[in-house]
Amino acid sequence: MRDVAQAVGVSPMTVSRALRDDKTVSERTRSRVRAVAAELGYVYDTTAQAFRTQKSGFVAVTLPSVNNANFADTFRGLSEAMAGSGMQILLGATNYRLEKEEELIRQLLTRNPEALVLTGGNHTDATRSLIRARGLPVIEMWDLPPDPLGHVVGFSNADAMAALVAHLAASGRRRLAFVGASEGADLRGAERRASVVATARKLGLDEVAVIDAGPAPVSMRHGAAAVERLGARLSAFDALVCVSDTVAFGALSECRRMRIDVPGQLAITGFGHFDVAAVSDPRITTVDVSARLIGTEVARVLETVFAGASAPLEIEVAARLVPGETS
Amino acid sequence: MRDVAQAVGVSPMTVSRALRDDKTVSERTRSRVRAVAAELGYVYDTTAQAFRTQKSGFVAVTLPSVNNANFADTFRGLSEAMAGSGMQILLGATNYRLEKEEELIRQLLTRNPEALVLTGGNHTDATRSLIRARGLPVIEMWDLPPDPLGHVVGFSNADAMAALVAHLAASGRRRLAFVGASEGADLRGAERRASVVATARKLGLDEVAVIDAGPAPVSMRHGAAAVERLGARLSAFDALVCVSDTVAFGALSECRRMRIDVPGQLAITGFGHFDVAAVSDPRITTVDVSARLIGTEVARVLETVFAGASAPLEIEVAARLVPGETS
DNA sequence: ACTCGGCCTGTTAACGGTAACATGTTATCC
DNA sequence: GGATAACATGTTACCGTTAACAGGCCGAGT
Repeated sequence: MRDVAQAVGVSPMTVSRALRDDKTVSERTRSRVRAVAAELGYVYDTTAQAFRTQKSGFVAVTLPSVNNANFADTFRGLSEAMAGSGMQILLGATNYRLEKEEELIRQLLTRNPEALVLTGGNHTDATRSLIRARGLPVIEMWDLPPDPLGHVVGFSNADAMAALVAHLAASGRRRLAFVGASEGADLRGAERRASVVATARKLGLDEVAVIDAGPAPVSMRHGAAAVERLGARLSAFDALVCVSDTVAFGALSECRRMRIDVPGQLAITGFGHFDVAAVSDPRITTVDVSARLIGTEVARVLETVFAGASAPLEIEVAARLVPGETS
Repeated sequence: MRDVAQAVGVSPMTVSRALRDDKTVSERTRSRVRAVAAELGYVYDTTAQAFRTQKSGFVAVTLPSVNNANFADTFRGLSEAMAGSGMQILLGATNYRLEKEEELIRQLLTRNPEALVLTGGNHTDATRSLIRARGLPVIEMWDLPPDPLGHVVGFSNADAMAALVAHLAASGRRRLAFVGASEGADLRGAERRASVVATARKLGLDEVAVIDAGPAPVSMRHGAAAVERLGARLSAFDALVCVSDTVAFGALSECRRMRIDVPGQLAITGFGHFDVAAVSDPRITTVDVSARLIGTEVARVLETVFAGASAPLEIEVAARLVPGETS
C-alpha cells in the first residue's frame, strides 16, 4: 500500500480510502489509485484490515455435513445471498456430533467471526457458554429449539413428520416402521423418530417399529441394506417411514429388487425433498423443508443484524407435505 | 493475552509461547497458563497471529459447486485429512464459470492463503497471472491439464470416457447419444463430450448425437427432461452416454416411465460413481473417479509442501470403469 | 571461584492497515 | 476582503501477537 501511495504521490491513508470507496476522496484520485494498484499488482490485505478494525468479515457456519443435498442447498442459498455483502463464509462440518461441533466452534471463534450460524438447537453446555460469553449474533437453523441462543430460522421436524404419519394413516396404513440412524448422533433424525412414534400412538396405529440403519449420516446404501436385512420380516409392515429421502430411495430400490410392490404392499416415505425423490419412479412421498430458503432467510437476518436493525427472533419456514407415488 | 499474563504473573511473550506449545517454556508455566486462560475465557486471536506471522493458516479451495456429491466428497476427504494440520479451509464455489472463479480467487487472495486448490486446469489469463505473481503453492485437481500451474491431482476425463465408450462398443452398441450440459460452462463435461465423439469415431461407431440437457450444473431433473423431450426419437439410439450419474439416473427414471427397456432397448451410462448409481435398480454403469481420494491426496501434497519437502508434480488417481446393469 | 552452556523468561519492535484527529485548500457568503 | 464552510488529504498511534535478541539463573566442569 505504501508502494502504491508513493507511485501515485499521495499518502497511504488516501490509498486506503480510495480502495474502500470512502466518499471523501476525489474521483480523480480514486481512479488514479485504482489504476496504479492494478498496474503494480497490489493485493489488498484483508487480514490486516480485519486485525486493525477488529472486524473479520467472516460469518462462521457449521453444518452436520456438506455431503447432503439439503445442507448443501442451505449453504448455497446462504452463500449466494451473502455474495454482495462483502462477508465471507467460514465453513465447518460437525459430522453430526456435538463434541465435534464444540471443537469446531472453538476453532472458528479464534478467527473472530462477526456472526455464527449453527445447524440445530442442540449444543454442549460448553458450546453454549462459549457463545454466550462472546456475545455475537447467533442463528440456529433447521429447527425451532425451545431455548434458542439467538435468532432461529427453521421448521418443526416433529410437526412435519406428524403430517407425514397422518397422511399415511389417512390412506389406511397402520403398521409403520421408522428407518433411521442409530440413537444419539443425528438429533433432527431423533426428533423425527420420536414424532413418528408419538403421532402413531395418538392416531391409534400399531406401535411403530424402529429400524436402525446404522450410524449417522445414513445414506442410500444404508436404506437399501436395512431393507435387505429385514427380508421377509418386511411383511409385518405396511409403511416404511424413512428419516430422509436418500434412505427412502435406498429402501425403494431394494424393494424393487425383492419384487415388493410399492405402494401396493408397502408405502415408503422420505424427508427433505431431495431431487432423487422427485425424479425416481415411482416418485417418493416426502416433505419439502425449503432447504435453500433457510439459507437465504439466514442471510436476510444477518444482513439486518449487521445493519444494526433488529430482526425477528424466530422465522418459521414451511415444511410442506409432497405426496408422491410411494404412498 | 496481556490479562492472562498478568494473572499468571509472567510476560505476554511467555503466554504466547505456552499456548503454542513452544518447547522452551517449562511444563509448570505452560500448565498454569493454560489453566488461567481457560478460567478467564480467553480466546486466542488467530487474526492477530496471521497478521504478525504473515501466515494465515488458510488454504483456499474453489469448487464448481458443493451441491454435487462428487465435489462434496472431495471436500470432505480434503478437510478430514487436513483436520490435524492446523490449517483451515476457505471455500468458494465458482458455479462452473471461469469469470466467477477469477473473482473468487481475487477475493480469496486478500486473505493471504498459504496454498490454493483449484478444480480443473482451465482458468482465465488474469487468474493465471494473478496466481503466478503470488507465487504460492497451487494444486489443480479433477483433471490432468497439459500446462499445470503447479501440482496436479486428478485423472483424465477423456481417457475415462473413452473406456466407457469402448465398453459400450464391445457389447454391441453403435448408435450413441451424449447427454450433457450446454456448450461452454462445464469444462470437464466438455472434455467428456469430446472424448465420446472422438472415441466413437475411432471405433467406427455411428456419429454421436449430442443432446443438450441445459446449462451446467445438469441435474437429475435435466436428465429426465432431456429424455422426455426426445420421446420417440430415442429409438434412434442404442446407448445414452450421460455426463454424470445424476443425469443418467434422471434419464433412467424417465425411460422407466416411458416403458423403455434398459438395457434391452437402450443402454445408459453415467459418470462419477455417485451413490445413486450403485443403489438404483438397475445399477447404473459408471466410472469411479475416486472423488474422496482426490481430496486426501491433495491434503498429502499440501502437507508435504508445507513441510518444505518437494511433492510429485502430477498424481494420477484411478478412474475405474464400474459396470452396472444398464449396459 | 570462575566460566560456560543450557534452560527459561523478558524486552523491543514490527506485521499492514485505519480511526480519529489535524491540516491545508478551495468555494461561498455577507 | 475576511470569515466560514465544505472538501480533500495528511499525521499519529494503535489493533494482538510474535521473531529476534537479550538477559538471568543454575548446575557442571575446570
